[in-house]
Amino acid sequence: MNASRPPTLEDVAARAGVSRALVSIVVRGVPGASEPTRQRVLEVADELGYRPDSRARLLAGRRSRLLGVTLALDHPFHADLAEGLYSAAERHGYEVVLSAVTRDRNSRRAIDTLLDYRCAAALLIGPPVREPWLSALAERLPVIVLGQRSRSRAVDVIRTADEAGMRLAVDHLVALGHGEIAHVDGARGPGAAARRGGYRSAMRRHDLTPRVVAGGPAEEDGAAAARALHTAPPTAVLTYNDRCAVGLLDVFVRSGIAVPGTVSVVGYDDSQVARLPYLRLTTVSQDAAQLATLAVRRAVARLEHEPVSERELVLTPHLVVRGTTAPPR
Amino acid sequence: MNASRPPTLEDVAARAGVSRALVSIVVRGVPGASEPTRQRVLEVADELGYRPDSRARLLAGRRSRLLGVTLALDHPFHADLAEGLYSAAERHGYEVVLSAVTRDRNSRRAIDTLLDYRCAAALLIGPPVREPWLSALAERLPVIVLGQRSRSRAVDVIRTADEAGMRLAVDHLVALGHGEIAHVDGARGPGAAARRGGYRSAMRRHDLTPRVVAGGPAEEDGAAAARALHTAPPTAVLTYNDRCAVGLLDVFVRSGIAVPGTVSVVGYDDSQVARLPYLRLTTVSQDAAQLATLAVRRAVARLEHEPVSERELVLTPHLVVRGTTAPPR
DNA sequence: GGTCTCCTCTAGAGCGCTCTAGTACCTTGA
DNA sequence: TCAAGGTACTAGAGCGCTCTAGAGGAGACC
Repeated sequence: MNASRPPTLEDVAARAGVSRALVSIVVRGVPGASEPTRQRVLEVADELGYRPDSRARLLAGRRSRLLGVTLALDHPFHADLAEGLYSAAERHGYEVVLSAVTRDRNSRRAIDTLLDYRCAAALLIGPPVREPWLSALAERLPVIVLGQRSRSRAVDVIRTADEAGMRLAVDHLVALGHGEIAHVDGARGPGAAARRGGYRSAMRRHDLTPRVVAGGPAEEDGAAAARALHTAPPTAVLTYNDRCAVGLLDVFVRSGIAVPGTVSVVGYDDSQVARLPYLRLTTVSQDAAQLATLAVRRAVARLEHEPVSERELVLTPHLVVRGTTAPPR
Repeated sequence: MNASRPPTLEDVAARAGVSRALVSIVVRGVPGASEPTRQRVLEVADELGYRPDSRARLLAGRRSRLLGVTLALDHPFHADLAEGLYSAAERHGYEVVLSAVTRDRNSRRAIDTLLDYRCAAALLIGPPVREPWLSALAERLPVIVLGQRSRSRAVDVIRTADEAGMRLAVDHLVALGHGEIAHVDGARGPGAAARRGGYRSAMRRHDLTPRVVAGGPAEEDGAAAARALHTAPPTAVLTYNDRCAVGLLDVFVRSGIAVPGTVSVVGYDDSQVARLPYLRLTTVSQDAAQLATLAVRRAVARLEHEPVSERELVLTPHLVVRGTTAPPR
């Protein structure tokens, strides 16, 4: 603990016998230095173990090169998105700072922290914030909402088409021969209404009767729905998301309802749990990496005042068929 | 997007008719301003919507008041710890910055980012780093390792007694009447060796024969272990952690092995999954909030050069009995 | 009246960087 | 010979804070 203070630009400059400005030019990798000098400065920097001070860099720069991200720590799909954001940001030469939304730290708190860092843009994965506040936020910096709709016309939205996703799932089940397909919905969760709607219209297109069961975003919601379905189970269930499917699956299996033997189950998100070898959940994939890439690209476009065609970018999801769906008995 | 630039100390000072320094004193809440002035400055600050610039604050301050935290995004127990760290840090007047460890962003990368922010201290929840590097790190700033042992004598460690935890679990099962108790271990995972050792010695103390099955930190490791145990299942299984237990449980239930009817299962961590109503996993609780509080307190103690008695703080875990354990048939 | 102390407030020097404006030097070409 | 146009580099002014040193008054005490 505490050696002498870390080396600064000044130290490198002194040792290399050049000006501070030149070192700055070299370490940023911008043109303006001759090759031999560049080499020498880099060598000295390395020798001293120089690392630029982010605080100073952020403070001095005109543009901040910092992307602020809010996320819920306990949601696997958020983790996937965040992971994608890190790599995408790096490719564009931006940094990422995370701000977690927890039980006693709401979205506004999380966003305020990001503002205090004077982030260049805010990417919101975390729970949605109220409308008037969101639009006010968008007046201060570019805001990108990820993976969910937003009422605000002032923010960019990168998401997948929930309706299309549900249609894919219904079509798949119908193709397998299912007729009684229930949907465990996401209550007021992000995207829940759209998925419910997508499910209903897909069912109608096949002349089937929709059956919506109250659910939610977590495992226990799926479990509760499974218990509700127990007396008269359909032949297939579509859940709001993977976590919900996991809870449902567990209760089904425990109560002797075989999956996919008796009931087929389809999740949503293709989060890491869905891929687990013992679960092998058929699910609708949102392609987190792609969403993340587009979100960063959009943020950068806004920051660099490039023209942007559509405020909302809607990706087409695709179905990943694994082991929880089969023809009905 | 982009209104005029956010108000600064200068703006508040000008409007309130005082010096920049005084405003700084007021917004930091340190003594040195009269009550009437304090009120007025606060009013003006509020009116202008002033929020201190973290970058500048961090740069200018002698002490950095920033705690850097590394964590793996996909581990529920890490999320619990991080949540606790946020609140504990706030209570001590410190800020927290998260740096995620992902597949293509290893611990060193994550820590480097923290260093670039000139964090005052580093709290490591994320995967462990190699020894020589860790000790080198500890020469630069206080390092606190959370929830796992460390070979380095230069860092502080806040963790729970893994041996004691395993003993609690074994004692509980023995008290219920179990004799054949297997352990699905954590391979090379953090704390795995200690838990294995604790399990072995607890078994010996009861004159029982240990049976260790190869496992790991994730659900699929538990699932694999369950398949390995299938031919000759014991009456009870202790897993390395909750995620591992979840995988094991799932495979057991699917293959008709009733839990806790035929086999009792005990997890480790008491992470949020263990508490899910449909799982109700009996588990060894590590009390994330308490670990987090102690970690922050320790970091603060190091930063303020308070005397510290023990380099390593080992909490006693306790058993949370839920629904996955019962007397053997 | 003088001086000591306490309280409130201010001036101004950094913190480590980025970036604009400009200097010095080297080629070219008329 | 000198202007024009590069390229390589430097000086120095910020960015928005914190913090030290010290100024200016009011009161207390002798």
